[in-house]
Amino acid sequence: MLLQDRTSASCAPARCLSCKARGNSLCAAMADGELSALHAIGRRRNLPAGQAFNWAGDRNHHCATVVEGMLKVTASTSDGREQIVGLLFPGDFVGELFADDATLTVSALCETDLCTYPRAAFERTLEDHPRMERLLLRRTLLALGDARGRMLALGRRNARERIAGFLLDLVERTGRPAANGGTRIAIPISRGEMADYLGLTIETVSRQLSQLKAAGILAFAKGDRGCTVLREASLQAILNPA
Amino acid sequence: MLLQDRTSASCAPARCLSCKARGNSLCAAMADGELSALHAIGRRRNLPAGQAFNWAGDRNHHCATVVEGMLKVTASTSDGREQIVGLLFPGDFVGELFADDATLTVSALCETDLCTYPRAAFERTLEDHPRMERLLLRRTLLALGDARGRMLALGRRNARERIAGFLLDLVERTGRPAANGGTRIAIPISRGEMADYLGLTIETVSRQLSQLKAAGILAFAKGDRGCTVLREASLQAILNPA
DNA sequence: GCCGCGATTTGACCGGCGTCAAAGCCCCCG
DNA sequence: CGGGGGCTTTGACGCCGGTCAAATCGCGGC
Repeated sequence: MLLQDRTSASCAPARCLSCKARGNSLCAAMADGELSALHAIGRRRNLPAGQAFNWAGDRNHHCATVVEGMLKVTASTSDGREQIVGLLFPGDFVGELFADDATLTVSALCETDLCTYPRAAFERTLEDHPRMERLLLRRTLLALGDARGRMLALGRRNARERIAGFLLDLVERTGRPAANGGTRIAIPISRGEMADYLGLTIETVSRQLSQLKAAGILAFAKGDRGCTVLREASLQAILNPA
Repeated sequence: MLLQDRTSASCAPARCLSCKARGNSLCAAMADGELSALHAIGRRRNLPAGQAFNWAGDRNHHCATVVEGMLKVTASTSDGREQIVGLLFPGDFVGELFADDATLTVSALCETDLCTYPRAAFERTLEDHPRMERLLLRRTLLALGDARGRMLALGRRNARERIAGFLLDLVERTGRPAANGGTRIAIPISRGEMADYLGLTIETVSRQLSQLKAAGILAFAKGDRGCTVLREASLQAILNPA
C-alpha cells in the first residue's frame, strides 16, 4: 500500500490515466504526480440503471465523480412529490460537501460508473490542492447559475415554454445535424423523469410534445428515445415570447 | 497610494476594522494584515432602496459584499415576468464571478451599503488567498443547496405550502418571542416581492395570508410589515403534509 | 406469433391559481 | 383635514395544467 503510493507519486496511476472523465473532472486540476492522492482514497463503483448512490436523510459519507453515465439529483416533499434539481454527466462532481447529512437523493438514470471517495478524505485532499478547490468553485458557480435559470423556469414559465427550453438545452448538449436539415437530439430520460425535471406531470409533458409534433416542429422516429427538431427557431420563439 | 498600502499592510484599514459585515463576510478569511489587499481595490457604495446594483445583460464589471441592508437577485423572461432567485443579506457576496456578462439583475430592497470591487481585481485577490476562496466555495455550496430547496418549492409545492415555508424561514431568520406566546417576525419585503420570490402573484399571496389569518395561525398588527405567528406547528403541518 | 407488462398517449373533467377589476387602506403632502 | 397615489385586499371569472381513466404502443418472454 505504502509502496504503491510512493511509486505512483512519480507517475499517474493507470486507472486514472485511462479514465474517460479525466480532463473534464476535478482530477484535471491534478498533475500526473498528484493523482495518487486521489487514487489512494478513490474506489471505482458501478451503479446499475435506477439504483441510488445515496438517499436524502442518510449520513453523508461519500462523494464521487461521474466517470460514465448519467445521474439525477432529486429533492422531494414529505408526501412524495419529487423534483429533479440537477442532472450529472461524466466529469461532474457528486455529493454535498461539508454537510453531515444528505438532503438530496442521487440515483442513476442509466448504468453509471463512478469514482467514489470518502467525503472526509476528499475534503482533506481539497484543502491540500487549491487548484482542485478552485476548479470545484467554478463548477459550483456554474451549477448555481444553472439552478437559478431553472428557478425562473419553474416559477414563471408555462408548460410549453419549459418543454421548449428543455429541448433547446438538448439541442445544445446532444444535437447533431439530421438528414432533412433538422437537428437530431437524444432524449436520454423517460417522460416521467422529464416531468420531474420540469415540474410538470407525465401527461402534460406528453401532450405538449404531441402538440409540437402536430405543429411540425418536432418529428419522432418510431420506437426510440430521441427526436429531430425540425424548426429550432420556433422553439426559440416559444421560449422567448415577444 | 502606494504608501497607504504599505502602512495598512501591518494593521487593518480603519474602514475594515469598523465594518459591520466583517466576521461573516469573505473578509473574515483575511488576517488583519491581509485586508489591505481588499481595501486597496474596494470602494464603499450606498444604494438607495429600489435602485439596481447591476442589470442582466450588462458587462459584468463589479462584484461586492453586502455591508448593511438587503438585495434581491432576479432573473426574468424576455416578456418581463420576474423571479427572485436569491436574497442577499449583510456579509453575503454579490456578483457572478468568471462571467463576462451579467445574466441576473441585482437591486436593493431597502437602503443598502456595499463594499464593491472590480471583478477582475477581486478574482486575482481570490487566487492569492486560498482561505478566502475556500470560504467562497462554502458559501456557494450553501447558496446552491438553498437554490435546490427553492426548485422543489417552485416545481412541486402549491401556494399554501410555499407561503408556509416562506414564513417558517422568516421565523428562523428573524423570529423573536412575542408577548402572547407567538413568534413575531418581520416581513421585510412587499407583497409583490414575496410573489416574485415564491413564483406566485400578488393576489394569491394576499389571499393565502388572509386565509392563514382567518385560521388563527397568523395575526397582523395594523399598519406594519411583519406579523406574529400564533401556531407555528400549523405552518409546519401545511409545509409537510402527511 | 401471442401474451403481458410497463411506458406513453389521449380523453374527460375539475380545481387552483392567474387575470381583470374594484374597493379599501395607509401614508404623505398640501 | 382633505385629496391623491401606491400598496393591499377582496371578488368574479376563466384557463392551464393536474387528476383519473382508458386506449395504444413497444418490447421481451414463451
